[in-house]
Amino acid sequence: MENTSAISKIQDAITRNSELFESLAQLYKLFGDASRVKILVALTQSEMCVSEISEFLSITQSAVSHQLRILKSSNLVKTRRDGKNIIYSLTDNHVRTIIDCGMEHITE
Amino acid sequence: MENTSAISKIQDAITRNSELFESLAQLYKLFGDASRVKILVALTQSEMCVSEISEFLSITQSAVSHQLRILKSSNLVKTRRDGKNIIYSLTDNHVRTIIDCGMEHITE
DNA sequence: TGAATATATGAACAATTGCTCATATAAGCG
DNA sequence: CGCTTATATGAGCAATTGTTCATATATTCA
Repeated sequence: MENTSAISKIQDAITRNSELFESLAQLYKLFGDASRVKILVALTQSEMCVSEISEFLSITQSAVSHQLRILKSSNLVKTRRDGKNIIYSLTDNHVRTIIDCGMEHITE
Repeated sequence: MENTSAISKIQDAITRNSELFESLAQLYKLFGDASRVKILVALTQSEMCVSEISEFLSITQSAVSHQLRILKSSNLVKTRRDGKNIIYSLTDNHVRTIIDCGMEHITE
């Protein structure tokens, strides 16, 4: 029986290339900051514009913008414009899944 | 119907406390470094002593030890002694799950 | 068009991080 | 017991990071 789980893909790759781990680490690094994780969690509830996120989480608008830029350039969030506002939302459901995974560990 | 998923727990908590997000970020931070992620992935294959990890991943013994200390104090890995060797292994299956989650995202 | 609002961005700075190098601790073995 | 092997750890350092403050850009609306 062939094993095609993601974990076995890693195990194959472990001896071959190191780039994969860089990417993996890079991904987790995005969740490894309280501000960013809060933003991501907020966006699991609903799309939000920058000022909403900023108020909701009590983080400076500037700090939020800086973090959103990182999240966007990493393709974790996407944007659309609505008048004066830029509405941010999660790019896909992976973010939810990953946060869920982490929460399972924390709230064990 | 009551929603008891981990994600909804977060959504409840989001307005209440901030500590949860610190813990969550702290957890992800552990996976957010290539050396540590490599070590963790290696340990999903089998338990290993320090020098094995060091050779296998081509990371200095000292660097490995430093990282293992972090992983151990965060309860992601545990140890037992076997003669001169200290054998490291994953504390539980959460690590596998979390890595798997991340890999799903990377290898989409 | 000009004022107001929303967002982005650059520079600067403090804090954190992960490594290396040197050395300490600890177990096995002759 | 001394020597060797395995692991841990502290100091120091360079690199990265996240914030703040000031300011730039962009859109709406009177």
